[in-house]
Amino acid sequence: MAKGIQTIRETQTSAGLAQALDHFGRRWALRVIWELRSEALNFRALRAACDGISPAVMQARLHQLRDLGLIEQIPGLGYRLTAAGEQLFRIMAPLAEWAESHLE
Amino acid sequence: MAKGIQTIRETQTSAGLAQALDHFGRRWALRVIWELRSEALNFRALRAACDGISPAVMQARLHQLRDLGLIEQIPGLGYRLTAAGEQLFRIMAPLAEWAESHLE
DNA sequence: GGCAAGTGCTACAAAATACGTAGCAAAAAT
DNA sequence: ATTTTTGCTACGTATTTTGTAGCACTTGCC
Repeated sequence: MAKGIQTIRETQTSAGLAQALDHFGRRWALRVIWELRSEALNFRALRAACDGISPAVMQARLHQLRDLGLIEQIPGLGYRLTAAGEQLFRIMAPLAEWAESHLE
Repeated sequence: MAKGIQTIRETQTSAGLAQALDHFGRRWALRVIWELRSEALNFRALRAACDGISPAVMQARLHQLRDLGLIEQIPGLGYRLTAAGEQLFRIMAPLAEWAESHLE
């Protein structure tokens, strides 16, 4: 049997990370976090910021992100990042810079 | 009209970032990058690493990531990260740490 | 009060995407 | 030469996303 590539991974990806990457690997998930970066937005404003994403999908993403504890809904205000959400944003900020320089 | 929330965003998300977030917001895209973090993997090994993702989807992701210049295919070796891909990985590594600590 | 506008959110059919399995042609290993 | 392994395609099914319409509720205003 060939060596090197085909051998079983010693360090396999943890379930937690796989789960996280699965959540973030859904459409608009990262974008929603990004759009809430500087200010709270209500449902319709958030939808507009995300290129008019379907309200059903927005609703689904908001639920998931809320379950993850990344965003919270403030009755008179709209949606905004929690402390954990802001921390995540700070982490993905360099990713934005990367995108700016590597994609036209 | 209410003020603050509903006003039009001063700084709107750039097209490049929107594009990048759209690419990464596809299933398995980030995961594939992650699995190639330390070593090259061939098609089948990469598929196995990604929980047995469908070959059609894997093929699609590989094409897209190759078009983005993040991975490259080496004939006898398999797929591996390009310099840009490794740079992206270095950026998303903290995100992995974050996921480990914030999700069970 | 009453009316208009804005709100979060749901419904639903159509399109796109992902899944799961089977299998093929070419290369590699034996 | 035969077996194994490889990258990859095909295809029917399930899931997700899209796009549009609209409902029930609150908010601002006269």
